Amino acid sequence: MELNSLLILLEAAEYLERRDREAEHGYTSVLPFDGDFARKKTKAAGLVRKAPKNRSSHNELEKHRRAKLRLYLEQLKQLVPLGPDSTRHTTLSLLKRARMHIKKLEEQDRRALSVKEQLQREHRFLKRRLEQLSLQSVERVRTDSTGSAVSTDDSEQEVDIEGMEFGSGELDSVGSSSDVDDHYSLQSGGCGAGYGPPCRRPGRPGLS
DNA sequence: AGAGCGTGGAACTAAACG
DNA sequence: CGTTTAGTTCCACGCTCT
Repeated sequence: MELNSLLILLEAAEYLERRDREAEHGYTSVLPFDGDFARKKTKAAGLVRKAPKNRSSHNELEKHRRAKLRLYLEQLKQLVPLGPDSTRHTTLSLLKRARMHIKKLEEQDRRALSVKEQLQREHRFLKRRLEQLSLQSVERVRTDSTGSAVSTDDSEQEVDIEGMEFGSGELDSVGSSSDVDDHYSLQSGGCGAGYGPPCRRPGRPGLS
């Protein structure tokens, strides 16, 4: 419900701003909300509606309506983070803050989504890499057990997962197009991002 | 200056009616 | 089923209060 309320109030804020602008230019606002067309149609048809029977009931209804508006504004105030100057805020300033807050939340949402996709690509790539290394390891054990001499060269057996220095040939052997995408994302997105591989170009000794 | 209130009038809605 | 009617909602304006 919260986002919907904010959106409705955002509309209200835009309306108030528009009305202020128009007032500066010396003309009043058009009807802001739904039913414009129906109202014009009814008016064109010459239909005249009667006012409420008595004034007091109309006043009561209007009071109730304003009380509801105040309540919604109070609820909005709880939702929108107010700055240190929150001791004095007008309705208009509150609505403006709400609009800024909504835009900020939308931006945060976009960024979080982007990070999520990046992490998913990274996860897929690392998973495939792990499977690949496991297969290589099994293969090596098999050849070692059939052969007479067992290699004790630690540097060959060591798996540099931490460094993630993969040659381009290794990635090509993995296959699918999404693998390539994952690899690119790791190279571009991972650099300086606090995770992923270091920013070194694998398999290109000529470049420093 | 901004909020709140009373008020009039337009527009909307749903029920009653012919 | 189209029209009428009563009640409700929305908006603008002027006024008072803080």
